[in-house]
Amino acid sequence: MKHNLIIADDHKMFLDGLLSILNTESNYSILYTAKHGGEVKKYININTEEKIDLVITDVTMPEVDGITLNKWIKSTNKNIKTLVVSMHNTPEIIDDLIDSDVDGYLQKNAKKEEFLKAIETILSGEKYFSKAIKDIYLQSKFEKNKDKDIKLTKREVEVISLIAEEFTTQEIADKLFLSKHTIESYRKNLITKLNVRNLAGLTKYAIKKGYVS
Amino acid sequence: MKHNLIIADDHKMFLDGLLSILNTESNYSILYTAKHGGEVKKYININTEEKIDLVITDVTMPEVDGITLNKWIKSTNKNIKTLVVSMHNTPEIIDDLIDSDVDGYLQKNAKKEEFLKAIETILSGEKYFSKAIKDIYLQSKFEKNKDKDIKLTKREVEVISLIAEEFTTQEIADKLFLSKHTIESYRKNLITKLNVRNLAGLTKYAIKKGYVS
DNA sequence: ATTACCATCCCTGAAAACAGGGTTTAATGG
DNA sequence: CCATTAAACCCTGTTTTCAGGGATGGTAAT
Repeated sequence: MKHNLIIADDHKMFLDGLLSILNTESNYSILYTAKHGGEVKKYININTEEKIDLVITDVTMPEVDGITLNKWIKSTNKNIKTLVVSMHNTPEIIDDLIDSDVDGYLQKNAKKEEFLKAIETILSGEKYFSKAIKDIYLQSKFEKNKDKDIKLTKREVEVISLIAEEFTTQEIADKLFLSKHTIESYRKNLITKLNVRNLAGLTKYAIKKGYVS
Repeated sequence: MKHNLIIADDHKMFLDGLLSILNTESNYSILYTAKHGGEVKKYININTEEKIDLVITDVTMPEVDGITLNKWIKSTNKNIKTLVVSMHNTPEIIDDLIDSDVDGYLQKNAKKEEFLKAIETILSGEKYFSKAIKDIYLQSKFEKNKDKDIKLTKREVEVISLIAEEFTTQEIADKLFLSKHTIESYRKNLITKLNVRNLAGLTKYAIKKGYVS
């Protein structure tokens, strides 16, 4: 029994590579290839003849990206499986996709064998995530858990950012129209909250969180 | 006049994508495709019949990588052009390749058109680097120039590392068997030398230089 | 309505950072 | 070899940070 696939990617080269892999397998037929998510939506809407089994899609595409496309598919046609393939894999993207019930996620530099394995696994009803993706995901979850109960208020973020940008207490007080005592309190609270010893620790935290470059 | 190409990449999919692009162009013939640099070297050594015009290669490959391959080609067969295609582009790799006289460098997510343009440009005798690659390269050069005459002594590195690791002056003095006044002098000198305002600036510098995590 | 949290402000005393000097020794370049 | 420079070291006095309290009003959730 042949499975019907749709592929969406704005890079001709990747598309061709994928097609050549899939064409060596006789049990897949490619119904449609699209350059962005909008084309896929249109195709799915128009198509009433064929049963669509799987949509393979890139993340970054013009007009309608892969994340949006996945959300749309999962909210309108729950029986269509989705496999997302991407070059840049941030924990945020992975998180977002898992939340919107994607069926699989692979890196674009995956080998032929892994592609076929992922597709088979997904079509059999299971999820498939490559090891690298799982690692990125778990790593970020783990990091978040480590300091998950540390939440800084808007003001605190403001102050720690300015501290890390090398402003003195007095300068920060002037900037924010507060007394220098207030800023000192914030610094003190931040040092306690973040479990660091001094300004160096605060600076490192601020950098890690991206509050400063 | 047809040009003879060799392509090296351990990812079947990328290889297929590239082949499909090049096959639509009638003026290129693919002499050989390899899974790593070693195969290319062997082929070039054995081949005496055909003139090889261009080797397109990935950077990360098993056994012999693209950087090594490029160096070998440029030192043994100067008339063969090289185009490097990679996913991960660090300034170091780009630097290294430019030093060993690579003819072009593209990111793997480049579009079909850019691939063809790069190949044409290189075969016509010019170099081709994609905008993104040029940006990465220039950016790193610029950053290096900004603080190229700032050289820290071994002792200074030692001290700034410990400062950034949140040790107090007294603790650092104890660790290094010095008076705390000495450490204060170092801090002072470092602040002047590195053109920063305080401990936060020192910490940022230390992180940028990788003296601490 | 009460709890909880946030933002703001203030004080004191000790510790650390900082500014602005200094000396001695080692190395480097005419 | 001598002059210059840089590294490594130390001191004093002032300013800032830090630890440890405490206080007030506002707002959001229960």
